[in-house]
Amino acid sequence: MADPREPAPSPAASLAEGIAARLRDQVTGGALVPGQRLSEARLAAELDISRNTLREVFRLLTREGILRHEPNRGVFVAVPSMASILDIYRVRRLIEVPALAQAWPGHAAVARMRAAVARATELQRIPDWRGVGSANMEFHAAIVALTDSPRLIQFFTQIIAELRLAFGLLDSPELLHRPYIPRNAEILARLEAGDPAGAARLLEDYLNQSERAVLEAFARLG
Amino acid sequence: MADPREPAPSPAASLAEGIAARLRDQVTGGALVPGQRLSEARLAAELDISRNTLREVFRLLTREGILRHEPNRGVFVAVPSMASILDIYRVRRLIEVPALAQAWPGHAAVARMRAAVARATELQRIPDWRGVGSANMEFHAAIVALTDSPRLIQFFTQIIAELRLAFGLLDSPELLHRPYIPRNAEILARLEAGDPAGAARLLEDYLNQSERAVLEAFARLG
DNA sequence: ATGATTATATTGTTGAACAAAGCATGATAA
DNA sequence: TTATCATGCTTTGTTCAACAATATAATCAT
Repeated sequence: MADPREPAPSPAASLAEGIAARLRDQVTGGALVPGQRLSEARLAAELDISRNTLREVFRLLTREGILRHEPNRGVFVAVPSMASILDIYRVRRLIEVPALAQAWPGHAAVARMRAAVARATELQRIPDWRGVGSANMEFHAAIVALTDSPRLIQFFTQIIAELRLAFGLLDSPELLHRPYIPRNAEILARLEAGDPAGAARLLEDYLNQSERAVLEAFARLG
Repeated sequence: MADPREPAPSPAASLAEGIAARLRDQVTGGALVPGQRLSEARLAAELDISRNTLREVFRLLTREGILRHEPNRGVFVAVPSMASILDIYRVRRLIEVPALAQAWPGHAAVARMRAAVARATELQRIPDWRGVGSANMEFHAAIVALTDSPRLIQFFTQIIAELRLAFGLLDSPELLHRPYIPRNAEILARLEAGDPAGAARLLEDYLNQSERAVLEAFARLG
């Protein structure tokens, strides 16, 4: 029997990847503050792994963009900047819009989109806004999955992780996530109605508005 | 004085990154055959580094897509497949064409494009077709640099590394690289003439034809 | 020859050790 | 007092040796 305290949602092929997943959640969940330094010795002891293994974890998360590595100084939780948010939304527009425009409404990923909308709607009632945010992200990851392009899918996964890091920094999660549930539902409906081009137009609006909201929330932080 | 046999072109912030650069060249240069297994112990001894450091190198190159890691089995030089080539060209179209279309002809990266064309033209006279290939890739990396998007630039760097791996697998490098020197020159001229849209159209043709040529060469291998 | 079982080699992970780089402290000189 | 430099401490970078876990190869029975 597995220890119920550690659900181990992913089989975690290697120990390093398992720890990486845990750390990733801690970062996107806000347990680790952006800019914070992660001491090798301390964290290794805390996680009960060796320094060498932790170093591998660091390499993984650094490549994902949620940690930053400064030679001979250590690793830090990445600090999202206005520039990075602009860049992220630019990449999102570039990838998501064509992905949706070329989509075949019968694609398997459409089911993922549907499930994501349903989950967001549920979590809204609790309410669990951070969860809603995750579900919304899953919706957009599914859009990229419509392309069947392994490289785009992997790249977008990183982008999403970075964006979640930025979200974690901001307050007012309700304002950031709630308005987009019906929008995602609309996009999905339009796609299922056999109008990918129309869905893509809606998506573009979505991204523009979301970007503006995020930047405003970011500006409020000073 | 540095050992002239090891030019160490990049300062190599860390030892691992330096070794990674060397290994990367060996792979894209064809010294290491796709599918070949890289033994940790043997390679570590050969490169005169520890197994742990070599492991870090492996992680770096695996993330770049030129090595493949199978748990508990080892790492192998990635084997380009027809599917991966299709995917790579799809990504190239998605990123490069809009990048060029939105370009400002006075951007600093235009100089890089110019330099790449010049270098390819020179190397053509030697002739050094592998070098011509590298220069052509540099041309397209410069196109992506027109976007000023750090994420796109980094992503595209990986894509290029993978494509070079595929090129290394194929024979007839002249056929694969020579026809594209004048095409790149044309694209550059059109951009400098203040017609980014026209340049983008040329680029799209370029990518379609290049993809076809690569796939044909790949099919000839069986 | 085929399938199961035992060796053997390789990877996964650890802990300790030392070198090298950065950081803090305090002494010295202007 | 302030600035500069020397010193020591802390942390990262890298190596080494060892053992556990897993896959590959070899052996043996049928």
